[in-house]
Amino acid sequence: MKLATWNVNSVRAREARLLAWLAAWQPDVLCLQELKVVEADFPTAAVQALGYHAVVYGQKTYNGVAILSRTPPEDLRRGFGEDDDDPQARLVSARVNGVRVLSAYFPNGGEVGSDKFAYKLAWMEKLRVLLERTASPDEPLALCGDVNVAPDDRDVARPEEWKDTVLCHPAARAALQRIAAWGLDDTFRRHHAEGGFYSWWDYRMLGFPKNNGLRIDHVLATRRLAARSTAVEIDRNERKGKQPSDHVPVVATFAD
DNA sequence: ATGGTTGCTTAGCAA
Repeated sequence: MKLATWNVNSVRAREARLLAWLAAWQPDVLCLQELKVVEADFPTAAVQALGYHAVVYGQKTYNGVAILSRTPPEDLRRGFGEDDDDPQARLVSARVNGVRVLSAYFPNGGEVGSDKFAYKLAWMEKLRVLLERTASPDEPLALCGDVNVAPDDRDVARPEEWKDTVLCHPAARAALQRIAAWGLDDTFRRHHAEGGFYSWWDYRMLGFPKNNGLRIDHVLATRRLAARSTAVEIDRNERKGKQPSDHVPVVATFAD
């Protein structure tokens, strides 16, 4: 199974790239983030024409997440469930091919110390509790998405420049470690011990031309599922050319 | 080599 995640930064602006990428890579599952559209404006017919089902949890202007899959998704869940008080559409999940797949758009956090940063940390704790309450680390589960955290300095091209930002702050890293401690492995790290691989480059300040990137998009998998991963790639080429997203797809392949 | 934000909404925010 080929399982991918991609923050497209507006599915409306990225529709042509999305369709071309699907046709080229043909993943079994693609988790999307930052749709910036309500479900009615998602290009459902276009992805269906390429053979994909779509589970969409949309929102106007900001946020919005989806899961595309070749086989029918089951047990769809939008947001955090019954007592969800999160006004932002950042989490959707479905069972695909027997795997519980979550597409998550973690809050960015704005500035360290801001209300947005507090929301980010609280959101991450809420996700950890959701996993604890609704899933088991012994089942096949993949938490995919824009996590907005670079796990360690290998994931940052210029650690000194980024160390005090919301993407690298010790509190954000610790919150991600607590989620992982529930029972998730960073599948990319299983296959690449070295640094220098990034999934996001700021549009500003020549981020991509200078390769001033961070690895903040991840496929985290429960351990038995992670052990089945045979390769994890970051499609850096997707950042090139006209009108790229600021993020590129991460593609994990699992043995059957 | 790449490009000096981008997208949504329409002045300012979010990333």
